[in-house]
Amino acid sequence: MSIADYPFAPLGGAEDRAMAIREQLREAIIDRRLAPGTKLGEAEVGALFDVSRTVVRSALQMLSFEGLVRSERNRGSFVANPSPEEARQVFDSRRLIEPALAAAAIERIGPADVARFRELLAEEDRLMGQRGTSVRRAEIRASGDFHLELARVAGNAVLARFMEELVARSSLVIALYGRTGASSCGHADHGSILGALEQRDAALAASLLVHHIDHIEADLDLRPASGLGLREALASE
Amino acid sequence: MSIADYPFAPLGGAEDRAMAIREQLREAIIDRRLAPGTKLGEAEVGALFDVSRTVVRSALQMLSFEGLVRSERNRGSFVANPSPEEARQVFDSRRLIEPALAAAAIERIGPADVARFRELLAEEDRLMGQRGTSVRRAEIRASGDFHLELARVAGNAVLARFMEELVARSSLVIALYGRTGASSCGHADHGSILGALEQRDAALAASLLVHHIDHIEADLDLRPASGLGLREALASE
DNA sequence: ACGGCCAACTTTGTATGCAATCTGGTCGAC
DNA sequence: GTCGACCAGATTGCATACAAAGTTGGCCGT
Repeated sequence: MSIADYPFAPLGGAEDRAMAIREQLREAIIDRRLAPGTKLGEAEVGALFDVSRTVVRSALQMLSFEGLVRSERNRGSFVANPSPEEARQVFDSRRLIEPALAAAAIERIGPADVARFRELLAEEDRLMGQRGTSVRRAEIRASGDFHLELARVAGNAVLARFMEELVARSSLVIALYGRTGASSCGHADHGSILGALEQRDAALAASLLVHHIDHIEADLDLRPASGLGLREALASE
Repeated sequence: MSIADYPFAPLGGAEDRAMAIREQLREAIIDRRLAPGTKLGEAEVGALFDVSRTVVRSALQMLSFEGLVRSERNRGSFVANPSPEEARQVFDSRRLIEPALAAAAIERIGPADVARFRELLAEEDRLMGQRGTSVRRAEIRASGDFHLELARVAGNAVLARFMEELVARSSLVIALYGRTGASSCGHADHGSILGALEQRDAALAASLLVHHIDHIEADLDLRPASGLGLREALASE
């Protein structure tokens, strides 16, 4: 897969171009349009978006900080290729943070928030009814959005930013190690989690969230990957 | 206070200059040599380190991602000026993450780790015996190092990176809102926390950590700051 | 005298050029 | 025939030049 396959919008108003490119690349990565290991050459990306390498470097640096891109000095940037160990750490972190977010969200959730959650669920439902790879991508993103909304409602901007990173990296991990396309298996979970939030049952919400994350992780094949160096080498081009 | 006051080392080997500058600025900020609100002009910083603005921009962008620097488009970068609300969120996040780190660390801690912890404690002791502002700075950093070591021992690189950010931002918050110089008040806490880790008592370690963080936060004056805009204006130059 | 406007200066945003480093291939020696 | 060194191409790292936005101070009009 080449980044040239990505049909990007013309960057309309483009307030901050580096940020816009970061967003585009980010979505491409978590939507799995850009495979892990894909090289992101500064010149190539710059040509695609019609900006100089300066701007591209800025965007790539941001993505590198988020863990979505791995940069090697004098070699270039590549879509990250998280190891099974990294994957475990990401999910461990989520199991730690998300129940706390739920507890905080329960203190603050209002009707408007519930409505937004329901919109997200409806979108997930709509996508689940369809078939096709692009639909599947949108579905994965919508699933992540549910967790991001949870972080937003919880009202802790610091944790929300962490969650943004964790959700993005989760998508990458699922792309790499997902056994089935069953990332959607957790959809029903989202509904029950929202229910727990509405009932202000923090313990239940926390329990459901942990199980939800367990489910997602259980669908992964995190075995050390036989020829690790080899596999990585093969995957990187 | 001007950044020109900072006596930086000549950047010896300088593998990655942007990273080196980031590190220098970072230490200057958490050591409170750079006051919150201080403007970090690209040209000025570049002249100090004898590099082009390109490199400085890269360093500032990293710091901006860490929350230590606030960048405004077409206006410049400033040492961050966290609001009381942000401060609370930082400490809330630490209260969430650190007990979990302690639990994980207990599973992995070994003699070498204990030795390292003891070194850090000894360093804190040594610094606490002295007087002077530069000593106080070193002491604050040493105190942070204890928590970073905890994150390292816990073995979760994702959470360790989060903690690095949280500790750094905590230093900034203490600089802004600290009532006494009593950030050291928690020193004894570190000793007992290490004791709990050695005894493999996760519940005790978690409890001690939470109280420790409570202590630090309790020493802050997080009232909304009377003339907010004015204060900010005064602090920014 | 006060308020708004304009112009010069300052600072940041972006593009481009050059040097350094790495990659891959080819040629030569053993 | 294989291994090693060297060379050409490509790519990144950094510096500089130019463009755009913002800020400051003074000037003019009311």
